[in-house]
Amino acid sequence: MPVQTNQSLSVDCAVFGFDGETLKVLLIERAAHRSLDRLKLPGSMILENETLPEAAYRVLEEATGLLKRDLYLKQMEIFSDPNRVSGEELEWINRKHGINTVRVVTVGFYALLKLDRRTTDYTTKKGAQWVPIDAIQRLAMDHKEILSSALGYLCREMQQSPVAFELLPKKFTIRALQRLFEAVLGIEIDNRNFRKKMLSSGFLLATGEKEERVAHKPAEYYTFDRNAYRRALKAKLKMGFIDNWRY
Amino acid sequence: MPVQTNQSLSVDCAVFGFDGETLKVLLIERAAHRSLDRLKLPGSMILENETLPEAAYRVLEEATGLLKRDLYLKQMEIFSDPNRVSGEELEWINRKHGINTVRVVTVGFYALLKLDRRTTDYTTKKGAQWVPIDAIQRLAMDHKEILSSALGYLCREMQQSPVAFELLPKKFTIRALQRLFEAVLGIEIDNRNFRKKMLSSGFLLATGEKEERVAHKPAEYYTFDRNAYRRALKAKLKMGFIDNWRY
DNA sequence: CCTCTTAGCGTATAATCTACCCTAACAAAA
DNA sequence: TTTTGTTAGGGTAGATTATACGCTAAGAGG
Repeated sequence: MPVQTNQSLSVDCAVFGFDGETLKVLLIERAAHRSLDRLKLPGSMILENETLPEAAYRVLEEATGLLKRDLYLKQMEIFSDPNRVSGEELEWINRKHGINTVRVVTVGFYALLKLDRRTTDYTTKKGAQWVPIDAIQRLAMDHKEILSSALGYLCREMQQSPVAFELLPKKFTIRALQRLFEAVLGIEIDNRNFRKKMLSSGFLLATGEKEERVAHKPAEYYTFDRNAYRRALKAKLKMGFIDNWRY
Repeated sequence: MPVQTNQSLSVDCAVFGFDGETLKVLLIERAAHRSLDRLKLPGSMILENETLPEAAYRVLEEATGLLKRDLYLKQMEIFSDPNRVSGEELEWINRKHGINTVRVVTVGFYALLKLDRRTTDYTTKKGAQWVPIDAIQRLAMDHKEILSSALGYLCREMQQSPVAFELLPKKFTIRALQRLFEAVLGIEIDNRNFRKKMLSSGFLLATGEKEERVAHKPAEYYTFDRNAYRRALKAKLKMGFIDNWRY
């Protein structure tokens, strides 16, 4: 079997957003082409002189209008099945780009962003849509598989590092944070213990501002203290695979 | 900037082994070529009709004689800098494979295996060598960077999942396990608490066999109970980023 | 038989988790 | 104005777990 040099590399991004209630994913609509599925993840072929993360950021800026600094982007795994894109799908790609590739290997990324009015307006203007994670049926090519993989990554990351804050506005209530955990992990959490744990972490800064016009005791807004987190990271390693570990 | 289709994909593997004292990495010696560094990680171009993991397993079998079932292999990150291989290095690759590629993107893998007599004999016969992690100076291309990345992955994995057992013989003493943690993480651990923690995890099975001809009280040999671990995994999720979590 | 070394049991204390108690503060309904 | 529904957020008892460290056991070698 000869070495392969006539292949293409692409990036595909699973972009997550949280609206306070449900986790949503950004999907792109492509022009109908025979029997091919219309919804797909945002993605692109890699260009000359471009690294993979650069390609992913380019795709994301195109789809959301957001720049690197407003996005949390992480490489996950590679999908390299020689037949992951073939037949009509391969045709579609070759026609779209005016190339003649025989194989497309793609690198999956997942991205987190703060869903706000400006971003949703931008994406809908672009013909993209924010779809609740549970409402997603079929996607183009193997994008459903890529999305599943990304969801798994997100779950694991949320339990290991403070990526939750990438999905929340700068200022958020502890309840919003809790709702996010409950939505992503699919569990119920006791609000009093959740509060205690989050506050005791030392990564939340009280802003002094409170909710207004809510039909209950107004909650205080907090921000994530990124510096405190970084400092704490340096100070400890953890052994997680059998519960807790200190040394 | 046009879409790129004349590039190559390769895999490079950081293979770790533990001899009871130090962590070692498998390095390949390549024929001298001008000023290029001689030592490199085992790797290969991807072939037609081959997925990336398949390519990595092929490389590993070639280098160690071990089959898939005796290896722990995991994809880590991708190195896609357009100039990561250029000049003399690119020349070397094109000549070696009889191709004419302009860019090589590589996928880093890391592998763990049980270092025994048979494996070390095989690798040395192949012109490869097991080098202590601290003794590694310069490597070909960006392989030093790939190796550093792999080491980071290993450290994190060891704290999150029981990959340590992939580096130990089937039967091992608790002391050996402790030495491995100490070597990889670079810390000192109290042996009594370490023992308690490991045993209380329920993943260690006593074999009844003991050390012989050692100049101290002989230790019992244990095995890793993979099934118990899998069962436990299903039963719990964890929230690790602020210490411990239950819900 | 003394020494050196590691195995492995046990225990006290500190820290943390969990499951709840409670009241406070607001809007909207009555 | 009072009642009702809702979430905020302080607190505490009891279980669980981590940590530090004392101690004896069991071998080899001098």
